[in-house]
Amino acid sequence: MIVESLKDQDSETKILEAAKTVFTRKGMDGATMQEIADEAQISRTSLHYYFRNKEKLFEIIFAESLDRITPRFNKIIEMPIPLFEKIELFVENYLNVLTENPMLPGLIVHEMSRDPHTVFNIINKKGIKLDKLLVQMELEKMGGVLRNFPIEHFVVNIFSLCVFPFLAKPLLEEYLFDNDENKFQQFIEERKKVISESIILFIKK
Amino acid sequence: MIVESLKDQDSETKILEAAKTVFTRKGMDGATMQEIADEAQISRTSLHYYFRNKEKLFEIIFAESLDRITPRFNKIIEMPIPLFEKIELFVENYLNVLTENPMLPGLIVHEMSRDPHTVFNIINKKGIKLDKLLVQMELEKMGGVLRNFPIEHFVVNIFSLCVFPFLAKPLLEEYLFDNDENKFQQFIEERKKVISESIILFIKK
DNA sequence: CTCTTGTCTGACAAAGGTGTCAAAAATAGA
DNA sequence: TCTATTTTTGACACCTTTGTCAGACAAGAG
Repeated sequence: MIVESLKDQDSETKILEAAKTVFTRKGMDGATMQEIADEAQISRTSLHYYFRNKEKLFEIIFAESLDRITPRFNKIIEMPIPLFEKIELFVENYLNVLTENPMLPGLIVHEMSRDPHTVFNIINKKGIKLDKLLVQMELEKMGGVLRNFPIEHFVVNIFSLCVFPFLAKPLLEEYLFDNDENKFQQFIEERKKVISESIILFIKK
Repeated sequence: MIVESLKDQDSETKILEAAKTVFTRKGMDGATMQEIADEAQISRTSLHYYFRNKEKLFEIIFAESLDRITPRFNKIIEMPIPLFEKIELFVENYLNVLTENPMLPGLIVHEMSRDPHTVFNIINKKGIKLDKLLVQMELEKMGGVLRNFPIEHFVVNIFSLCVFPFLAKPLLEEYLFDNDENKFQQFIEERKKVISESIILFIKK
């Protein structure tokens, strides 16, 4: 109790890592507590000792994953820099986060079709604040830097171009990159410029 | 036996429709045979009579869904028309297909993370033939109509922009469209122009 | 050493899902 | 009508998974 024993910490984080691995690999339905326990190298009963049941565990993993993404973006959005720079920064950061968590989009998409409400709840608490970005865009439209494009499409385009490759990753690796993980990574690296470029072309006058 | 009785047809197609509904709603893992049987308004045992087991049923649904998509595209790709027109036609058709099968992308993405091999097999049999499109693009690059852009990114961009909104549909409806299905549909309609425009901007000289 | 506290486990019961079978029900053909 | 075939079903056995519980085990405090 005094030491808040190391093994505690160890087991708990081991479990969280294992759970993240298994959930992203199999989804909430496909994953079993046994598999998570094996991955964490503890008994299934221990798993239940730390996390009462599968749903709770899943929610924790899911919320934690989102937490890792959004704060960075809100920072970028609030920076006092020109929109085009902001877009470049945003895209680069987003692709970096996704590279570190390549399975996350799939997890979100799947969970969203299984139970959208959970996802909304978490996003409401932790989501990206687009409002400020939109205000800036309206201003720059007035200022004559931007053409009068539809903002919803702008937002959807950015997310589409960034996220989709990770959702289709196995497909791309099979059909475009000879199953070479490095080529995929190279592709994402190139993409940082490609996306900014494409988006800026789309909105500038 | 002679008539290949109507009820046969009925039950079988009822099952296929029900299975498609349930699989797209719950994924292969989340779906149960009972749920499919209920949806088709027959007993679970009858379900097994028509389709030996869940895997078989799923594979059929999955292959059939892909079949509905790809032939159209191969036709468009082979049409003897300029690339820009081809892109517009492709995008419009793709968004139409997706509107008719809005859950399909989610199903494919999920199944791909569960078992990529199945997906590859089906795509190999029924997939889109991009080769001819790529040849045409090289030609038009030579011809000076197109700038020297990276073709992989072009392909990924088109698919990203078309498919992603359907993957994120619940999210978009919640946060952009006040949960109004019509607004989403309106958005997709606008998108036909937006995507072609954005893509053409990206590749033309 | 003994007690307490926190960690872990094996064994169990309960629930849910799958697939099979024999037999009932429906249908077509004679 | 009677028979043969197809379709449908209820009942069953089996397996997997979940979640609980009592008790074992380790470690620090007295």
